[in-house]
Order: sequence, then structure tokens, then C-alpha cells
Amino acid sequence: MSTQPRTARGTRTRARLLAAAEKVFASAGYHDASIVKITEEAGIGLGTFYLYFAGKQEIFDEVVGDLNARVRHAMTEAARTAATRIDVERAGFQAFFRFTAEHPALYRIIRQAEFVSPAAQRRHYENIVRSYVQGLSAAQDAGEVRPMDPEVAAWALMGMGELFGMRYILWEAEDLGGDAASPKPTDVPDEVLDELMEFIRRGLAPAPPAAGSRPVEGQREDSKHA
Amino acid sequence: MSTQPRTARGTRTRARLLAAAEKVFASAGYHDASIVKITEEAGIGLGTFYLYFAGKQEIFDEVVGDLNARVRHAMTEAARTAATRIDVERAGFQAFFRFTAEHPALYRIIRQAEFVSPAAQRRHYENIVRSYVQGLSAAQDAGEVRPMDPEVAAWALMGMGELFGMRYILWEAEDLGGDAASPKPTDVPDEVLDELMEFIRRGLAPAPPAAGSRPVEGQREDSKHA
Amino acid sequence: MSTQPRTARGTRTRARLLAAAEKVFASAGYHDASIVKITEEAGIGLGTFYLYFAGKQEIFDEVVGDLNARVRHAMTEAARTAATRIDVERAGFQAFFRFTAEHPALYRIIRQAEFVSPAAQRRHYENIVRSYVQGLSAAQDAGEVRPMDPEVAAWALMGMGELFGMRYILWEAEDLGGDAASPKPTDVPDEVLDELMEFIRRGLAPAPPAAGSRPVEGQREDSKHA
Amino acid sequence: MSTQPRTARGTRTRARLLAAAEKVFASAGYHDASIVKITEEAGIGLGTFYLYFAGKQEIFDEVVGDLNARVRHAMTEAARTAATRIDVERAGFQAFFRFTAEHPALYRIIRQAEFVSPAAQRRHYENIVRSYVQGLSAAQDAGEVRPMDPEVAAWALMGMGELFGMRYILWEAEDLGGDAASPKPTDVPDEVLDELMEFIRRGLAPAPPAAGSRPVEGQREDSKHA
DNA sequence: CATGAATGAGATTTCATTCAT
DNA sequence: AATGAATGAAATCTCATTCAT
Repeated sequence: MSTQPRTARGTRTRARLLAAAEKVFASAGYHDASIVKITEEAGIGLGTFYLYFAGKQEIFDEVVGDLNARVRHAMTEAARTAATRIDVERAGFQAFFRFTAEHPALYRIIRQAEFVSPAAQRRHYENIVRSYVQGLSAAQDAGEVRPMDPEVAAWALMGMGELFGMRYILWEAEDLGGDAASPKPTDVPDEVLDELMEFIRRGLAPAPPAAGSRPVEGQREDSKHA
Repeated sequence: MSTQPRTARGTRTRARLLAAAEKVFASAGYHDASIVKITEEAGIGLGTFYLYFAGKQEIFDEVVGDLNARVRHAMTEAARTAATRIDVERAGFQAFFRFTAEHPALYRIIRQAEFVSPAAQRRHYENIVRSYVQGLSAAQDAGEVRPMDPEVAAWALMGMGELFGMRYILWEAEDLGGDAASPKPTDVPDEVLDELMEFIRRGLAPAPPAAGSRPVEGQREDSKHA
Repeated sequence: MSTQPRTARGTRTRARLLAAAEKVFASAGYHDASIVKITEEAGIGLGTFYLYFAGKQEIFDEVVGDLNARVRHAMTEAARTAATRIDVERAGFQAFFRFTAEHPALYRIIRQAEFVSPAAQRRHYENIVRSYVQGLSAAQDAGEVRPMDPEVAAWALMGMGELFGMRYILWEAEDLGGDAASPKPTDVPDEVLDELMEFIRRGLAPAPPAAGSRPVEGQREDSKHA
Repeated sequence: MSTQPRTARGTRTRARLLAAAEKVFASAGYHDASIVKITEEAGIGLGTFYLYFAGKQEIFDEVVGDLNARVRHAMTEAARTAATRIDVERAGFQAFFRFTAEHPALYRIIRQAEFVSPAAQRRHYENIVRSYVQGLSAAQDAGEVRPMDPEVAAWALMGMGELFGMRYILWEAEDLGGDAASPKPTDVPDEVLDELMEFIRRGLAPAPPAAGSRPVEGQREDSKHA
């Protein structure tokens, strides 16, 4: 297992390695991320790596765990001030997309993890589902969400988030060119997000939306998309 | 570029290589899928591989393209006899899940492709989106689907499909043990699929479903899930 | 051993292979000259090669032998009309340089032959020495060349020829750029050749050198070497 | 580029690799000199090779450069105590032949270099020519050598040296049998060397050649060559 | 704590040669 | 006579990991 440092200096070294690993994994992928690259990025000696991590897979697992905790934290935080359920979801998605933009490692790493560390991957998804289920259950109790298996809803929401992040954050960033100084997108375009949220709102809405009950909203038939 | 065989024998050999590659990629992932493993699986000599493919990446791209064509074909076929729009979606999902069960390579390969062959990955998703958009646009014209950007809906549907496939097909198969002779699941459990389809139905439904229009549905509050 | 063809068609095929081999050996060197390259250059099937040659080394030996015979022929022919001994040498050198320019393979192949086919290499040099020795002996009998071991003179002349060919033909050709349409040099520059021939003339000239410094030496007409 | 070691141990390892490479190149030639053979000869691990050299060609270039420096040093040293010009040449040749006998790699490697590393080959010959030109120019100024283009003389001398080295050192060594314990020749036989030196002496001698035979020619002291 | 030299298993790729058609 | 599909030994090179300093 990974070793904890005993001195302040060691703590710093270990943290540097983790940061470097996230960076290298993000840009090179797991297999092309050699230990040498990571230690060089961290500015420390090759051998030092093995003082803190048992191997490549282990630091990978820890990076996955870190990212998972951080993305969940970001989503929860963002949702705290939301008034309605749908606002919670929108805020959560936005936080997720922003995190994706700032930490492309999350995506790239998670999707690679299939073969590298299936357990870590599974843990990642299940952690997020657990968060969602909690929130959705509470919302159901409060009558904000219609009765349905919250886990199904959770997987559905997560699936949408994952692909929209890929499509509207990662791909757009790539399309702008790797070295171009143009600003990378940190958000899914508003009109796209509006459409997506409306889809989700209807899917989760508690009452069979009675005719005319919500006369004005959702009628945005003229919306324009990228 | 990949080379086409000039004789019947060559055609057979090339096809065997593709089949073997799909199998090996599925079980070992891209990086651990060595050419040796592929040729051994195919039962042909190592050097023969290079008569038909320039390298690993090239056969990978071709496998991705094949799988993509086949899964789209399977989904389209399945949806042909569906009466209503939601039936189309359900049939499509089912076909997709079944394909996933029978060709775990699809999943594993596509998700790995991020670093291996981003273009191939992108092509895969965009091909599917294109299919979806066609169907959804037609359904909108027919009044079966409410007005919304069909591309947004397409990505949403695909995202859900992807994660449910992972969760309920691949993971379940793994949980049953790799070598166990137990029957692998070829379907997402009915109650889960019902919930998912209801979510989608509401999300896409054209009119704000008038109160009581579908009086009995949505009441399945007792559903149980894995 | 190499197989002789039995039909006219076969004769043509074999000749094509030899010509192609010379070309490919010249431009790629022995090791990078694959049988495929040779057969492609010759415009015949790969397997056909082995109908006429037992292997790569064998066709190499034959190409060396061919080139050797041809260069000797060219040198002898050129010298036939020369009046004086030094004119014979000059004509011989010129013929050699011209042959080098037209058949860079000679050089490249011979020098590679060290490891590929030492016997063929040795045969090449010994053949040329034999020609030289014949001519020099006759010239000595005619009093045109001072008494000295003709074999030593032969090796000396050949050594000079080889390096001047390299320096003033091959290197100049390279310096003009591989793809440039500029005319490749076919001769060593006149002033250089003049200097070289004067050096040789003095070295071989029958008249005793001025100062009686070393009056008796050089008369060792009986020397024998392995 | 080749990497310099940072520790004493590394320095030793790198030197061992170079020595082993020289040996292996000499006995097997460039193409059959695999990295494995070199590292085995050096008694170090295969991977270690790549810590110090980027590949086979790179260590080859360095070996060529080393040998070149050493042979030039040996020739210069040997000539230091020589009294007359012709003694300088004789001493130089002897040193060259001895070096050839002790380092057959020089020969074999240089002649192979045609395709492997033309630049290294060219550098080798040009370095030696440069040395020769210096010495000959000085001798011309001192009236020991007749006026002639020193570069032409340099190439002529080098050409003779090369072929005599091949003929009387390398071939003789081979003829004695590769593994036989018989003493390898380290010198060209005296009587051969005498003949050769007399040839050269006459070619370079300042005194005018025999009576009026070709009175004016050869004096072109102004000739310039590319 | 920190370092980087050393290692060798394993991956990709080439190509001379054989052989069935 | 001619062909080209098939083969596998062998070569180059990478990199996770160990260990002496």
C-alpha cells in the first residue's frame, strides 16, 4: 500500500507526486504516463517515487479517488444554494462541467480505468450514484420528484452528464486547438444546457404535468442550438 | 493503410484477424492486446498480421468502425417494427444492450479509444447521434416528440444507454465471475428498463401530458432494483 | 547455386533480376535491399526470385562479378589506344571514374562486401590487380616503367583510384543533391587528374631520380609477395 | 543525442560499451552487431545501453570518431622523430598499419559506414586528409616536397594506405585462420613497404624528373579544387 | 529522505525463405 | 514458369521496478 510520509518534507514530496501524476495521466493517458514522466514533472528523483507509492497502479487509484472526492464536493457545494430540485440538478451539472474543464484528467482517467483499475472506476461511479440517490430520495420525500427508483434516475443523470461533458467540454477544447491561446470552454452552452435541463425536469417532475398546469415554461420551441 | 487481400485465402485470413482482434481487445484492452495475442487467437503466424494491417492502431480503428456499423444496424433493425416512439426507443436500447452483452468489445474499446484513436472514438459517437437525430426529427414532425433540439436529446439518450450498459450488462457479467459457466445477462432488468423508459417518455413527450391522460402509470412506487 | 533458365522468357526474367539487384544494392546497400524491393523493381513476383537464385547473397555475388568484369573491360578498352604508359594509366583511371559515375553500385557494393561476401570482394580486387600486373610487367619489359614489384604498384594505383573515385565522383554527386536535376560529375576534374597522373608518372618513371642519394635501391626485381 | 553519465560508475559503464561496440563492430560488421551482442560483450544489461546511447547508429558514430582520433594521433606521434619527409611518411604508414592490425574495427567500420553513417565516414577521411595536407604543405615550404596540390597528394597517400592495410594486414590475418593461435601480422612486409615508399618518394621528390621529358607540367602551384 | 544507474521482460516490426496454387 | 500468402526468428527499443549509494 502507499506509504505515508513522516516528515513535512515528505508530505510535500508526496503531494507533488500526486499533482504531477494527475497532470501526466490527463495528458498522456495511463499507459504512456511513465513513472519517469511523473517524477520529472514533479521535479524529484525517480527512485523517490517508490518511497511513497508501491507502483503505477497505486498512484493511479489514489488520483482517481482524489478526483472523485473533489468532483463530488464541487457538485454538492454548487447545489447547496439551489432553491428547486431542478436548480439543484442544473447547479450540479454546471459544477461537473466546470470541473471537467479544469481537470480533464477526471474524464480521461476514469474512462481508461476500465482495464487499469476496474475497482477504482466502479468506486467512482458508485460514489456519485450514492450522492445522487441521497439527494433524489430526499427530493422524493419532499414531493419534488416523482416516485421512481432513485438509482435509475441517478445512472441516467450521470450518463447524460458524462456524454455532455465529453461532447461540449472536451471536444470543444480540442477543436480549439491544443496550443491555441483561445479560451477553453468551461461550460456547456446555455441553450444546450436549457434543453437538457428541461428534458430532465420533465423526466423527474412529480405530477403528471397536467394540461396547462405549467403553461408558460418549457415551450421554448424556438430555441437555437450549436 | 490496411491492405486488402487478393485471394480468397487472404480474405479469410484478414477476417480471422479482425474477429480475433475484437475478442482480444475486449478482454485485454488496447494496451495489453499484443499482436502476438491477436495472431495466436486467430491461429495464424505473427508476420502474417503485417500483410493486412500496418499496426495495432490500424486494426483497432477498423474494429471500431465495424462494431459501430453493426451496433447501429442492430438498433435500427430492432426499432423497425416498433409502433410508438417510446417503443422505438425501448427496442433500440434493448438491441444496444444485447449487442453490448454479445460484444463487450464495443464498450471497452470505445472507452479506451480516447487516447488510442480519438478520431475513431468521435466518429463512433457522432455516427450514433446522427442516427438518433434522424429518427427524432421525423418523430417531431409526426408530433410524437415535443419540439426540442434533437441533437441534445440524442446525446442524452446515448449517455443513458452507455452507462446502463456498463452498469447492468458489463458489471453484472463480471460479478457472475469471469470463468463461471453462469449465463451472462443479455438484458437490463425489466423493472429498471421500465423506469428508464418512463423517464425518457416523459422527457420527450410532446404535450404536457394532460392530467389523468395516463392514469395508471408512474405509480409503480414499489419497484425493486438490484 | 544459381539456376540457369531454360527458356527465353526465363532468360529475360533472370537478367531483369540482376539489373534490378544492381540498382537496389546501389541505392539501398546490401542489408536494406530486400528481395521484395528487388523483385518489385524487376516487376516480377517475389517467389520467382528463388527460381533463379538461391538467395540474397548469391545474387549479390553475381552482381559483384558482373560489375567487376565490366569495369575491367571498360578500363582495358579505354587503354587500348593509349600511346605511352602514362597515357594508359590516365585512360584507365578515366574509364574507372566514368564507370563509377554510371554504376555507383560498384563502389557501394564492393565496400559493403567486406562482411557480406568477403570472397567476392577479394576476387574483385585481385582481378583488377591481375590486370594491372600484366600491363605493368609488359611495360617494364618495354622499359617504360622502372623495375619494381608490379603487384605493389598495382595495389598503389588501385588504392588511389578507389579514393579519388569516392572523393571526386561519389561525394560530388551527393553534394549536388540527390534530387537536383543538376548533371552528376562523370570525371575527376582535369587539374586534379593531372596532378595525380604526374605523381604516378614520377613514381613509375624508369629514369633514376636525380641525387644519388639512394642509388642502388629499387632494383629488387626478384621480390616476391604472398 | 548520446547522454553523458553523471557518476563514476556510469562513466565506466559507458566506456565499456564503447569498447565492446568497437570489438563487435569489427568482428561482425554493423548490421550483425546487435545491441544485445554489444551489451553481452560489455557484460551489462541490455536496457543500460539506452541510458547512454540513443541507438546503434549513435554508438557507431562515436566509435568511428574515437578510432579516427586515435589513428591520427598514432600517425602523428610516430612521425614526430622522423628526419626526412619520406621517413615521416614511412613512419606514418607503419603506425597506420599497426593500428589497423590492433584495431581491425577501423577498417571494417569505415568501409561499412557508406550506408550507415555517410557523414561519419566522410568526416573520417577528411580529418586524415587535413592532417596530411598540413604536413605536406610544411614540407613543400621546406623544399622537401615538390610543388603540387597537397590535397591530391593526401588522397593519393591515403588511398594507398587503405588498400595496403587491407591487403597486407587484414587479409593476411584472415589467411592465418581466425582462431589459429598464430601471430597476426602487424606490419606490411619490409620489402613491400620499401617498394611502396620508393614509389611515394619519387612521386613527391622535389627534384625535376628526367631530362625535358615533360618539362613544364606539374608545376601548377596555383591549382584550386572544390 | 533522496537519488539515478541498472535491469530484462515484453512489445512492435522486418524480411529471407518456403510452398501451395 | 510464375506467384504471393504465410511464417517466425531476430532485432530494436521502452519502462516499471530494484537497489546501492
